[in-house]
Amino acid sequence: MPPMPAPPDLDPFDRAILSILQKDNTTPQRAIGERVNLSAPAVQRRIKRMQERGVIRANVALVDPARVGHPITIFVEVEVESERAELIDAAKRGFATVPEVQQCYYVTGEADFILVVTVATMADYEALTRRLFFENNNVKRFRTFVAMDRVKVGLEVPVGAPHLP
Amino acid sequence: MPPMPAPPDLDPFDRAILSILQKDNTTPQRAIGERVNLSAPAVQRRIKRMQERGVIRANVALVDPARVGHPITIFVEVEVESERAELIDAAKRGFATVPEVQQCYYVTGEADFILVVTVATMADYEALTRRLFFENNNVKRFRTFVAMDRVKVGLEVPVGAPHLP
DNA sequence: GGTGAAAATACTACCTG
DNA sequence: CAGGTAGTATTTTCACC
Repeated sequence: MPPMPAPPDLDPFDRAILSILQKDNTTPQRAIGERVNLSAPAVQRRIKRMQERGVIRANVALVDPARVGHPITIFVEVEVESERAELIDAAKRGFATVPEVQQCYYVTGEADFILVVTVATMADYEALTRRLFFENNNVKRFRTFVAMDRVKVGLEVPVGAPHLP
Repeated sequence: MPPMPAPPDLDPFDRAILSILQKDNTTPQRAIGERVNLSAPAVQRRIKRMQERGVIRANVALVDPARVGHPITIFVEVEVESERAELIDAAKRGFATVPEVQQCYYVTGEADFILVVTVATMADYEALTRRLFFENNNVKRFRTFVAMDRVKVGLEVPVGAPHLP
């Protein structure tokens, strides 16, 4: 089980900064400071703290898959034969190392894994399913959902207000 | 149908730059230049061009949902009653405006939509399903998959080599 | 957390192949 | 037309209050 650190308490300043950075992390600290009523160095210190605490996981450029030769996005629901720990772990490692697999989640429910895959052509996807599923004895069944429209691709996490369960 | 611009041809330099920026877009242009054997301004020009062409969609900070009070990630498969265009569009708008809905895709296959949702508690999810699905007459059925492990959350698109179908 | 100065970085011409 | 060079403008970062 991964360590689950107590959620660092973020005050309204932190949340405001996060919501800006999630949209555009090239926003100058001075500009952020003006919007949240803080000096640039104060903003800087808060950002550094959130990075150290793991609130901010990474700073990245988001690339449009369609414009780099991967126009097709596919969701795949995978069901396995056995849920034995070693087999599950092996499957996790297997999926995680495939570049075409953008996201992979281990889930409860009627499936065991959900993958998000991007490929250039359906032929590539077909080849991928061979490698990933047909050659894997532990895969019982998989279902394919081809994305026709990316209605919302935002990765922003709502930071509006803390939730007290 | 959204305009589908011809994929801008990216040379190996562009691809190398992209693969760096997808991991860390705070990397100084000088450092990028050293790694790809280009001067900093050359790198800068290429980045700007890729931004203008939409290859780079955005520059963002990735926030760990668990650390901002949304420890639960859920995939939802939604099936609708009618696929009439207005109803589908209404559903798209409805889903897209909900902050808890991180991602929403309109897909082919045994479901019509796939949503990725983050919430603080299962009670919040339950409340969300009420608002989103039970109050919507056009939703026939939905299936819930709760993420137990985020095996891979990377959003990097493979830019290794162009694919010629 | 604010203020100021210093360092690093990004940006803009301008020139070259 | 794309890249390199050099100078300028911003931005980040650090010491101090």
